[in-house]
Parts: sequence; C-alpha cells; structure tokens
Amino acid sequence: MNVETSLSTEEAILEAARKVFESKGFDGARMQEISDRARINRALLHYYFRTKAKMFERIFDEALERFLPLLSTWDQDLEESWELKLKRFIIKFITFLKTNSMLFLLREIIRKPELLASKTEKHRKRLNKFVRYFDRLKQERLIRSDVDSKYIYIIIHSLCSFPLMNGIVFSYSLRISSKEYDELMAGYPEIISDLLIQLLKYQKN
Amino acid sequence: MNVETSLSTEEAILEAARKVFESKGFDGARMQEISDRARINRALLHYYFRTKAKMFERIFDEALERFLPLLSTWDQDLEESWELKLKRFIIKFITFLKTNSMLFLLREIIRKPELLASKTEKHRKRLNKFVRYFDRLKQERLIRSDVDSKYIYIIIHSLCSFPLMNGIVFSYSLRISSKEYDELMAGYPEIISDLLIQLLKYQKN
DNA sequence: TCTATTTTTAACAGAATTGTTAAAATACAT
DNA sequence: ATGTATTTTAACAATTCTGTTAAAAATAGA
Repeated sequence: MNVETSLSTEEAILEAARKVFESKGFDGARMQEISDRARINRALLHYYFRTKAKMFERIFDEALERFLPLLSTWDQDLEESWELKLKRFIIKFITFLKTNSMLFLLREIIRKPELLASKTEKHRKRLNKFVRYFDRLKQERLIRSDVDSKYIYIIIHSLCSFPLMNGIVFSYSLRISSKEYDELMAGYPEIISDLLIQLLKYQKN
Repeated sequence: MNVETSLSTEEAILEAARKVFESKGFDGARMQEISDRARINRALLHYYFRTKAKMFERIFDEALERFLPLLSTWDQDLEESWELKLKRFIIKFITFLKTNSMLFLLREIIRKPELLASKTEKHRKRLNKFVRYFDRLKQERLIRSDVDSKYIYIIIHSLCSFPLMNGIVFSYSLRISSKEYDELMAGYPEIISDLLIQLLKYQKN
C-alpha cells in the first residue's frame, strides 16, 4: 500500500463528499454522486468510510473544527487596538467563509439540533470571549456603551456571514452576475469594518 | 363534501408540510411525518396532493409569494421620510421572518438553483426598487453618498435575515436560552434601525 | 334515513439507495 | 517476479420511501 496514493484517494473522496454534502445536504447527497466526483468506484467509498453517516460525520466535524477557532480570537494580542482587531477579524472571517459554507453547518444543525451541542462541548467555554472583550471596551470608554455587546456580536456575525451564504439571492436581486457579485464582495470587508468602527465610536455615553 | 372540513383538512396538511419541509428540507422530509403531524392518514396526502413534489411546490411557491412583496415597497409612500421608511421596513421584515423561514427558501434554492429564476419572473422587475430609491436619496444629499447602495442593500438584509435564521447558533454561542434570545430579538429592530440611520446620516459627502 | 363525500385500512408494486460481498484486475514495493 | 494493498466489477440483499389501489368505515348533509 502506498501511503501517498491512499492519502490522495481518501482526500479526493473527502473533497468530493464535502462538495456534495455542502450543496445537497446529508439527505440529498448520494454516495454515487460522491464517488463520481472523486472519480472512483462507489464500493471504494465503503472501503474507506464504512457508511454514509460516518463519512458525513467526518465532513461535518472537520468543518466545525475549522470554524470554531475563528470565534475565540478575542483575547489574543490584547495590545492591539480594538479597531485593528475588529478589522482583522472581519477580513479573516469573510475570507474563511468564502471557502467554507456556513449554510452547510446551519442546515445540518437545524435538521438535527443535537449536532451543535454534542460537537462543540470542548469549544463552548471559549465562545463568550467576544462579549467579555466588548464589555471591557465599554467599561474603558473606548466604544459606545449604549448597545448590548450581544447585539454587537449578532450584528458583526450577520454582516460577515449572510452576504456569503446568500450570494445567489443577492446577486439575483441586485441584478448582477455572480462574477460581479464576487467583485463587489472583494470590497466588502473594508466597507463594513469602517462602518462598524464609525458606529462603535459614535456617541460615547 | 363539506367545504369547511375539506379546507381545514387541506390546511392542516399544508401547515404540517410546511413545518416538516422547513426543518428537514425537501430531501429529508417524509410523507409519513407530514401525515402524522397533520393527524391524518398517509394515503390522504396523495388524495389531496398527488405527489410529494407537487406538495412541496405548493409550499415553496406560497413561501415565495409571501416573501417577495416585502422587497418591493420602496417606491410607496414617497412623502414619508427615509428614516421612517427604513424603520418600518425593518420592523415589518423582521416580524415576517419570525414566522417565515428564510433558511428554507435558501436551502432549496441552493439545492436547485433554477427554482429562483423560474419562480420569480413576474417579481423580478420590482426587485431593484431599493437601489433606485437609495441612489435618489444620495443624489438629494439626504444620506451619505460614499457607500454603494448595493452594499446598503446587503447590509440591511443581512442584519434583518441572519439573526432569525441563525437563532439556534447565536443563542448557543451567547450562552442564553432560546427564550432569552427571543426576548433579545424583541428589541433588535429598534436597535438596528437607529444604528442604520446614524450610519447613513454620517458624513455626507 | 339515505346519499355522497371524506377518511381509514391494508396491502402492494416499483424505484432508489445503502451497504455487502467475492472475485478479478491493477498498481506497487521489495 | 512475487506478494501485498488497492481498486474495480458485478451482483445482490435489505431497507426505505413513494405512490397506487380497492374496499371498508366514518362522517356530514339533504
């Protein structure tokens, strides 16, 4: 057995599986479509990953493992200004979401809500770093204090996530091609960084 | 045949179908689950709607028909101030999204992209009213002119849509119950209306 | 009560899909 | 060249789901 070959085969399968699961979801995905995409035989899928469920679990877990660390960066580099930290976060997050489907995670969580709690136990403690960080900024009068940090969290994440998962609909509504939409999105992180910074500075109470 | 009975049975089926399709998607939905929810026999589903596909189409079309009119209100009541218009839109949109799943539409559109174009032909012309309206506001120096109206469109829709479709994840990340999240959301339209108005007023170039 | 309609029951056919298996073919390393 | 691991082929069992049907039962309305 050649480790190289085996790895690349396994990776080819995982890559194909990821694409199919992302666009069709667990229920709509077909093992046949995955093996076609990976350019291998369907029986080989079962040779590598026994069942569809196990293969899906692998894809889902890996997606979540890539995703969660992004959310817990708010207590790093504390000497950095909050403006810079925010801007970096937005750029990193949006770049990430361009190649990692948030909609995939969301769809599967709604299909099977226990996926969320069971798969994120070890990360959960890190998830409220954002709120703590922004509460501190407010105490130190660095940002406005009249907006609940939870709202700020929701606003930032909505602005980052939705434009990428809703690209098809937005480009359709705005009557631009998906290429034009991608070009529009290239300038988007800059725009919302600036807007959010303006907003958070505004009217310090 | 009693029209009353027949209608309420059909409605019971549609209501059940809607719930199941919304949480499981077309592929994950089971006719058995729908009939169980509607508390009727599975054979009766086929008596009312011949096939699963036809039933789904009905649900999808109705969801889209409820959704699209919301997007084309920007040329009504032109004497109203843009601030009030924006606020009204946000409240109406968010209220709507509390009982109408945007994620459902999005998931099915991604599964089968042609659904979008084929089902919205008659509405499409109305979809760019927003951009026209905001371009006019900019020309008249009523709002800042340094942000592309397409960005404004994306920002407003992201702020309205995502918090509702991502509720499960947000309440989990913020470590609050879904009840607390709902309470938080009660104040949300007011917050983002004010923030958006501040933003759009800011620095008129 | 009688009739027409709605609903249930139960059984079934057909299709699609997953997962298994055994054997053959292929690739590869030593 | 030999032996081992990988991959293909092809066939199949088992399950699940959709959709159909016919007959019986229940229900509502005249």
